[in-house]
This record gives sequence, structure tokens and C-alpha cells, in this order.
Amino acid sequence: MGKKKGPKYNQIIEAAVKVIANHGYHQAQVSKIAKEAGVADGTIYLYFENKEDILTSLFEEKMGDFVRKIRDRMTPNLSIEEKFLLLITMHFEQLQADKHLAIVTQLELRQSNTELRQKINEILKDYLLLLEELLTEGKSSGYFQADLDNRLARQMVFGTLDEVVTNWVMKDCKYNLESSAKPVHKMLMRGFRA
Amino acid sequence: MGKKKGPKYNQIIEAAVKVIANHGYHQAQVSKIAKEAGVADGTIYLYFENKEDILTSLFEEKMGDFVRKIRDRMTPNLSIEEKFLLLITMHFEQLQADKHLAIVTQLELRQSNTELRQKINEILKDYLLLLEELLTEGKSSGYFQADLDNRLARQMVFGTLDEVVTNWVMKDCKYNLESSAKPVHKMLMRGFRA
Amino acid sequence: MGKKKGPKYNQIIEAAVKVIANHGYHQAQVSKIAKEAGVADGTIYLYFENKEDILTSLFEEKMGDFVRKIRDRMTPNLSIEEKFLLLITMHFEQLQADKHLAIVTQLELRQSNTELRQKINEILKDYLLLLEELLTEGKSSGYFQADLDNRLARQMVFGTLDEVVTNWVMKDCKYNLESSAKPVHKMLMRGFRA
Amino acid sequence: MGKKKGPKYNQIIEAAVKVIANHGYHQAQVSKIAKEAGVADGTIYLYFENKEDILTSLFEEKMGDFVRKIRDRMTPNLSIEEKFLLLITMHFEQLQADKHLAIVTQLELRQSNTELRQKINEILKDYLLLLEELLTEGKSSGYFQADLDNRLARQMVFGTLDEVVTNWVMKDCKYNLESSAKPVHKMLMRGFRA
DNA sequence: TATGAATGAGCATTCATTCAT
DNA sequence: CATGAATGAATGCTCATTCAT
Repeated sequence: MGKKKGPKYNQIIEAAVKVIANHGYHQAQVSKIAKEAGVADGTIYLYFENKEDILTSLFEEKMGDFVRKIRDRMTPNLSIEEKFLLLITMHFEQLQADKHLAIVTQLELRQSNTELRQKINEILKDYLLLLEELLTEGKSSGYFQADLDNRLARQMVFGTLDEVVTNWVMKDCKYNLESSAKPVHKMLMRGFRA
Repeated sequence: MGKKKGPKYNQIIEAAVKVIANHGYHQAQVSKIAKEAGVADGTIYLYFENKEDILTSLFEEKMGDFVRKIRDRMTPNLSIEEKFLLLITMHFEQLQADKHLAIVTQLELRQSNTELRQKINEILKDYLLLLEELLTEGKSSGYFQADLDNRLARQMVFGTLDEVVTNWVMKDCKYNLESSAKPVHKMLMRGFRA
Repeated sequence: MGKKKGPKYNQIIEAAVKVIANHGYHQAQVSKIAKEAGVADGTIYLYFENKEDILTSLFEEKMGDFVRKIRDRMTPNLSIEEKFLLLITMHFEQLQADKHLAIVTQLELRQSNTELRQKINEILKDYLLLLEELLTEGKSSGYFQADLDNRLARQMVFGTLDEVVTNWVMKDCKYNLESSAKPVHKMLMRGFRA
Repeated sequence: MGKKKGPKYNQIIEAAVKVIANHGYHQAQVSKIAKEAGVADGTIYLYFENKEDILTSLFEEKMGDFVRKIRDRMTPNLSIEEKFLLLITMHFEQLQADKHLAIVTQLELRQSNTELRQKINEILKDYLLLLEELLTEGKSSGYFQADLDNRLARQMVFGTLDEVVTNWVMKDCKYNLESSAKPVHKMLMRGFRA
């Protein structure tokens, strides 16, 4: 069980995103996801351990892509401020490009029980790690204040981006999100700059 | 029904906080709350419309106190930076002083359905309003950058504080939260300062 | 307990009729009846054993009046056919005059549990007795067929009247009921006549 | 949901009849019906929308049979009086043959709320229609009085049969019901005859 | 007498998961 | 691999009745 891969694996994950975005977390029954994916209820359990595993895997796959794309474009020649601008811009860009996914990650998946939320935090660690790398680089290059607390600074970046995106989703994604990247970047950089 | 008053009203709210903190949102059955409050199940419904009303009222009461206490101590003679330091310090202080409440507001109540979350957001508005007042004051006094976007700046403050507290709760509240107030304050003020 | 009499006794019964007629049997809570009667919930129990006792007493009082009025006007000088016409006419007349009561006795009170229905049948016995008296009189005077089965004939009369009234109530009492007395009387008399 | 078919559908209906007859309408919990039917509680909801749907379907199935059987044997060669005798006899016969069903339809199902009662009345319409057909036939053939009011005559027939059966059920079905068919038939026919 | 706050038993329905085919 | 019928545990809320005042 739980032997990932096969075309149905992705079918089911995409179906889950669609169903959760359209019907909400608490109305996303396994049978509804199965129907949307075009498979039988039981088939779900050939690809996933249980319902929670669908959601964890969904987050894993999507968040993996999310961070990978950011890392890919974070070339060494960029300045630390350019790197942050890239990160913030891509963070907003990617979520704006897939509003279903934005709804799912910003609103719906947070209604999950504490256990699933712990797992989601595990998955997020890779992103937080990237943030800490950038912060450390900024400090050692003398660009950021030397006494910056990595944990707090990282929480400030993530907390801010997350809050901005969540508010945008709660306003039905009806204004442009990417255009907030520059002002947010400006405030954060001033906050860290030496 | 729902005639808020009497000692039992508060008893039930306190019991709800304790039960949710100890057993989690989804394990907080009405009967468990009633037992903890030392009343019969039916008595709950003499003071609250339904289960959701208990949670909304809980948030209303506690958040009302929370903001009121901050406003009370925000005397006009304070500088804008002192006001923000006061706000951040008291935000951390109050949640650190009631860890049960912190668990409930940061983790458990967020698992609620969309409807309850909407109500919680309504209640939060008063806090966000306070933040905007301070930001406006800072800008008009020339202390903050004149082109600061109120919405984004407010999201940065709230997002940061919320993320800091949530991380602290998820680490089982085992380190000191208040001591983060000064460094967080420093980063935010630098971000806004003209 | 259950010490009948006092002005509140009748107040409560009238309130019960009104509440049941307006809200239906299953929505006629004791507290609603108390409110309508202008007394406290607990006061009900100074005049009635329990909820069932209210309903039984209601039926007893109203049915008592009902039959008493019919008997009062059934003077010995009337022929058997005239007596039946009087009974049928008054049966329809009285229910038409108090539509609330008609709704309660024809529709709502029948939703009660089997136990209460047994008691109601007890109370009805007096009416059925009157019917049997008339039937016996009709047979011994040679006016009705001698081999008429008292039980069946009584069931035919009562079943017919009851069905006619119930249908009228279910059509919202919007046509004239009394005008059915003569044709119904005609059919029944032909059925019995020697 | 509610896909009527399969052997379990009938199993559940039969179980409902048995449980209601033995324990009464208000003590007929879904779990009790499920147990009696030998299925899990949840299985009920694969065959019925909700509890009310069980009862409606029960009445529909049983009443459908009831009327169908009568219509089947009502061959055109019969005289109008023979047709009525057939109807009355079969009405009594069928209920006497299934005393559980008689208890359920005469006593228990009448305790249901107004909504279900409306549905039951809908289902009964087919039977009342049959009665009106016979009455019309009797009048146009000159056998019944030309000025017979169809509605009142129908109410007399149905009210009488219903009252006779209900009394029999309330006396615990302990005397013979069918033997009442002839005398009842005689009284009714005299009532209508030209 | 009269009050009304407090009690607490009772139940329809959903849905993640299994397993025989 | 795939199916989908069957399972059964779990819970918010109502309301007749009591009893301290």
C-alpha cells in the first residue's frame, strides 16, 4: 500500500486540489475525490495509505515544485536583495498562477487536525531552510545586521508573505498579488539591512 | 436563549478553553465542556445558542480583553515606537500568560469551518484597526515612510507576530516568548522608519 | 398534584388548544403553552400531572361540553331520524364554530402516542354510548332493521362523521361543513332503515 | 442514494413493519430497524434517503400492493354491488392477513408528523380514486341514487372501513374482521341504493 | 401558590476504510 | 490492478419535569 507512482497517483492529487478548492476541506470526502479522479473509492487506497496521506502528498508534491522552481532561478550571481526579491516575487507569482492551489494551501488545509498540520510543517521546512540560508548569507556578507536572529527574521519573512497571500485569497483573489512583491520586499530589506 | 450573563456563562467559556487546549478542537464535545464546567449538557444551551456560539463568544471575550488591555495602556504621551513596543510586548505577554488560550487561538480554533473562521475574522478586525491607526499616526508624524502601504504594513506586523507566536506554541511554549518582543520590534520599526 | 379547578386550569387548557392549533402537536412544548397561558412552566404542574394530562383534560373538557350540548337538545319528543339529524348537525356545527378545536381533535391529537390515544378513546366512549342508545331505540321502535349490528352501525356513523370532518379540516376548513349534515344523514338513515 | 432495488430494500421495509408494530412508532429507531433487517445502520442509507423515506416507501409498497390486488380482481363482469363487496372483503382480508401491517397503518403511522402524513395521503389517493370510480359507475348505471354526493359517499365508505379496522386493531385483532364485510356492505349499499 | 433555572436521557446520519469479487 | 457495497462508531441538541426560593 501507498506505493506511489502510476498515472492515477497524480490524477488523484489533482482531483483532491480541485475538490477541496471547490467544496472546502470539510466537504472533501474521499468518495468525491475518487469520483472527480474517475476511479473507484477503493482505488484511492492502492495509491495512498489513508485520506491524510492524500493531503500530505498533495502538499509535498506541490510545495516541492514550489521551492524547486525558486531554487532553480536563484543563481549565485544575484545580490542578496535580488535573491529576496526573486523569492518574494515567485512566491506570489506561483500562487497567483494557481488559485485553486492557493485556496487549498492558505485556507482549506489549515482546517486539518493538529497532526496533519505538523506534517505540513515538516514539508515546509525545506522552504524555511532556504530562507535561513539567504539570511545567513546576508549576515555574513555584511549586508544584513550581524545580530539578526535567524529564527525571528525567518518568521518575519514567512509570516508576512503568508499573511499577504491569505488576505488576498480571502478577498477572492480579485486584486493583483504580484504587484505587492516590491513594497513588501522593500519593507523587509529595510528591516534586515545593516 | 443565548442570554449572556450569570457566572455560568464564564464558567462555560473557561471550560471550553481548557477542554479544547487539552483535547483539541475536534475532541471538544459539548458534553465534555459541560462536564468540565460542572453543569449539565442542557445548561450550556441556556447561555449559548449552539456549539459554535460557545467558540465565537470565547474568542470575542478573550480577544476583547486582549485588545482592550493594549488600548488601555497606549497613552497619548508615548512615541510611536514606544506604542509599537507596547503592542508587541503585550501581545506576547498576554499569550504567554495563558498558554491554554494561546493553543486555542493559534492552533485549535483555526480548524473550525469557514463560517466560524469568518466570525473570528470579524472579531479580529478591531485589532487590525488598532494597527492601522498606529501606522497612520506614524506616517503623518513623519516618523514612518510616507509611502508605506497601510494594508501591507499591517499584514507585515500581524503576520510576523502571529507566526512568531504560532511557532512558539508548536514548540510546546517551552521557550520565553516575551524576550522576542524587542528584536521583533527592532526589525519592524526599521522596516517602516523614514 | 393535578388538583383541577382554579381560573388557571382553564387558562392553560385554552392556551394548549391555541398553541397546538397554531404550531402543531410536536411543536407544542410545555413552555410554549405556559407562556401562552401567562404562567410559569412550573405552574403547569400545579394543575396537571404531566403534559399528557393537559391533553387528556383538554379533550375531556371539550368533549364533555360537546356531548352534553347534544344530549341537552335531544328531547324525547323527537323521532329517531330527527335525533340523528340533530346529532350530525350539532357535531358539524360545533366543530365548525371552533376551528382551532377542530384542528386539534381531528389532526394534531392523533399524532399522540398509543397510550394517550387509548385515553382519548375512553373519553369518546360517552359519545359512542349515545350513538348506541339511539341505534337501540331505532331498532326497538321497529324503525331500523332488527338485525343491525350495534357495533358496526356505530362505527359507520362515527367513522363517517369523523372522516367528513377530517377532510374538511385538511382542506383548511374553507368550505361549509354544516351543509353536509343533511346528505350524510340521508345516506346513513337509508343504511339503517327497516 | 435512495436507489430502490436489491433484496436489502425489501428486507429493510419488512424489518420496519415488524419493529414499528412491536415497539411503536416512537420507539422505532433506525438502529433497531437495521438490526432487525440484519444490516448495518449505514446500509439503510444506501437504500433510503432518510428515516422518513423508509416509512413513506413502506406505505407506498404496501398500499400499492393493497390497491393493485383489489383492482386485479375487480373484473368488469361484476355488478356494482359485487364490486363493493369485493373491495370491502379484500380490505378486511388483507389487513387481517398481516396484522403487523394493520397495526402500523391504522395506529402507528398516524403518529407521524404532518409532512409524512401528507405524503401518506398522497399515496392513499389512488384508493380514494377507485372508490369514486365505483360510485360514479353506480350512479350512471342507475343503481345508486343520482344525487349522491361523490365526496361524501366516498368519505362514508372510507371512514366506515377505517373505523371498523381501527377498532379491531385496538381490540388486539382478537375477533374475526372479515365476517364484518357482509353486514358493512349491506348497510353501505342500502345507503347508496336508488 | 408561583417561579424559572437547571437537569440529562436519547438518536438520525455521515463517511473513512475494508474486502470479496 | 480495480471495484463499490457494506460497515459502524460517534455527537449536538431538545424539552418534560423538578425543586430551591
